[in-house]
Amino acid sequence: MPRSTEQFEKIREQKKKLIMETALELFAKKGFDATSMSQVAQKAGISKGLAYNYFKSKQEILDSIIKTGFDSVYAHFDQNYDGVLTDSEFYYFIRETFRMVFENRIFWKLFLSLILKEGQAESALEKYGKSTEEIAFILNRYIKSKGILDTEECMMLVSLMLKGAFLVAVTSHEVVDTENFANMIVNTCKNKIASN
Amino acid sequence: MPRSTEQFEKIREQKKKLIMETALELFAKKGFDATSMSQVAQKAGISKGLAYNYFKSKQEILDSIIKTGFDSVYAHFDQNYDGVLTDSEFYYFIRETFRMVFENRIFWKLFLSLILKEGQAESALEKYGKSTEEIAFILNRYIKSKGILDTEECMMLVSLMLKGAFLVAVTSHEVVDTENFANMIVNTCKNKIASN
Amino acid sequence: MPRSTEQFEKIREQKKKLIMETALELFAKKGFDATSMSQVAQKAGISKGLAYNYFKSKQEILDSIIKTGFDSVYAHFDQNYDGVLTDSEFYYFIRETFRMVFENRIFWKLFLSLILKEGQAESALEKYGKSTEEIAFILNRYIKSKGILDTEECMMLVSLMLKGAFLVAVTSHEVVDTENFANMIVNTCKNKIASN
Amino acid sequence: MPRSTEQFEKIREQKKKLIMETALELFAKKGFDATSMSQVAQKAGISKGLAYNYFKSKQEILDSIIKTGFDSVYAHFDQNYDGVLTDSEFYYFIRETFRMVFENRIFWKLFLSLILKEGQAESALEKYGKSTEEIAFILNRYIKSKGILDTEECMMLVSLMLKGAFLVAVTSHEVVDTENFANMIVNTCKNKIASN
DNA sequence: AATGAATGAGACTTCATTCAT
DNA sequence: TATGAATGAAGTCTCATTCAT
Repeated sequence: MPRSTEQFEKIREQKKKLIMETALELFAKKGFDATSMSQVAQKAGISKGLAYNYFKSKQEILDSIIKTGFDSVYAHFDQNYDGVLTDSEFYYFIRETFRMVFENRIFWKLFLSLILKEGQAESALEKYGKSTEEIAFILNRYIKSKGILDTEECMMLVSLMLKGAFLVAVTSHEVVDTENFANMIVNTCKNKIASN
Repeated sequence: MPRSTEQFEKIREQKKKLIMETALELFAKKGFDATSMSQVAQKAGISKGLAYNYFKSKQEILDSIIKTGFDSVYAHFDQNYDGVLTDSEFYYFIRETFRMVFENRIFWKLFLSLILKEGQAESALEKYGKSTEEIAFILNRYIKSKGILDTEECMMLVSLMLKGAFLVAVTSHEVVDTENFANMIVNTCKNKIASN
Repeated sequence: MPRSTEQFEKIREQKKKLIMETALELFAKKGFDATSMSQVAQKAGISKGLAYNYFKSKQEILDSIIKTGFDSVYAHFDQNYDGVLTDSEFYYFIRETFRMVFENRIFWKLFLSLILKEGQAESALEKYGKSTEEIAFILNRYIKSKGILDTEECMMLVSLMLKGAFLVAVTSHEVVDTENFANMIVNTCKNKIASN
Repeated sequence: MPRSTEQFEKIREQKKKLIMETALELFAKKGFDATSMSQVAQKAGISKGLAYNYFKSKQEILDSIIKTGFDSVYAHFDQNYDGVLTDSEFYYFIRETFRMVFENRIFWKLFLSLILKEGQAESALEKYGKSTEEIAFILNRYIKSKGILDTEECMMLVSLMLKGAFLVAVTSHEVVDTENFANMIVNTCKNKIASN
């Protein structure tokens, strides 16, 4: 009696997940090129051959990791931010964005290393661009709704801080106080509004 | 007529420089692990053997690149900022720091990719820490001399912006307007001072 | 209601046949070594495991194909050609031989590829030799009964033509006019007889 | 003091030749797919790595073998057969063609095994077609010049015999009497002429 | 009878490094 | 100083075969 289709499906999903998570960890730690499939297989406790049963190539594992990672990012943005943002909504958005990045810092670390490599993450880069634009869009709307005069400068200022925080997140080996970062950004906006 | 010792020495220096510059370009573009010695040698127009005549290993080329890169950074900081900074000195310092980073963005790109790799750039990381501290120190002194109350926050704010600008520098494929970034940082400080 | 033993037996036979036919097609098209068990199983619409339920190994599938193929060839020769051949019997024999080869060209294609490989088809080769001898024997008897003087040469001539036709059969991608080939052989014999 | 360019060139040529000859032997004996690069390297007395210093891939070795093989075939046909062929010229041509095939029977064996594999020797097949046409052309001209009435049949007859001889050449493990084959072909033509 | 997950040996290939010249 | 032939370890990937279900 063979296993049922669902049973096989379940096994496949679990194994794929295991492989991807193991690979993500190693890719992020040692770099994609410096990580061998043997290492991935060994750490995952499976044979090399099995990994290739689930993924066509090492590159495909990477692609799957990136895709899955961004799908969860998109899920985060899918919440409705269409209308005018109240202050608390904006603060919430900033905080949540930070939380999301810091919680998945391993993923973002890998992602950054790919961006630095030419020709590796073109499609990923594109997706990254979209996320960035999304954030910028929300930021822009909030700033305008607050009647801040120097929109351009305020945008760039906040945007730089966000990027700086991102860099700290993926770079730092220590625990990072996200609340603190988020508060600072929010405060900066408040000050801008006040000094208007 | 045999060349003099100095001439030989000069040739050696030039060749080493050629190899390091070529390697830097490739390492930064494709990543250290994804770049082969053959590629470096070919792009430099020399034989693989010769490269090993000048450097013991691929890793040593990388180390030399990092060392040389940081030496020039230190040279930049060696100027005397010991006393109290005037406004214009501070602005000059910020601008120069930006300029230095943006002019050597290839180096910094490589450097960032190494930082992301565990066990690759421990010594480099240490040096990087020193630079960061140096900047932080100067910043700190300036802020205090200006009598800004919330030193901590102001420090972190500026520091995040600097890191954000750094990330943009090594990430962006386009030309970046350094003046703009520098002005923004400086303005932010001014505002802080004003709102005191 | 459980199936009867005969029904099971019938299913087994059908599955074995399916596997062998699928394998024959792939082995002939891509070569034995370049065909994987996965490909065979997939094309046959069964699982890899099932194929191993019916055959001990990939090699055994090949052996079975060859054996079955030759069994049908022998069946062809089993008709009684013991006595003196009349002209029409001889012509019929030649035509039937051609038909048999051309109808099973896929099998013969595979077979030829095995002959070219050392150590692969020793036993098969032996069988092949037997078939060849069988044909030669019949040919010989006919030629002698016709009183052709240069038996040797006539034998070789017809034999070469047969082989040439065989090569065309397994090599050509187009449909081949067997009648034409057969007629030519027969005519050549006639001419030989006439020119005697 | 490095070796001169010519010295390197010579080494390269010799090694390439060694690898190609070793590979030809093994490919022909065991089949391309059943021959591993390790086997080639071992038999050639070099390391696997070196083989890849000279050829980009296993396939490229095969391609080079085929190209080189056909170049020598073309050289053979390059002799001028443009005008009307005398009898002795025709006989010479047939004999030489046979000799060429039998002398390079290992090559032709490999070549035949490739033809049997789909998608392997498309370009080679094309070249093969050209050679065949060349022979057919010369044959045709000779037959016509002799005033043989049934050109078509005569062509096909001789052509089948040539193919049969080819098959014997690549298939047989024993020494083959080329003279004999050639004479038979020539005689067949003579008979045709006589019976006109 | 039937499935496909799982293995492990071995295939092709790359590359840092050494070495004779 | 300079070359590139040569090596061998290691990497990516494939596949015949086994096995739990």
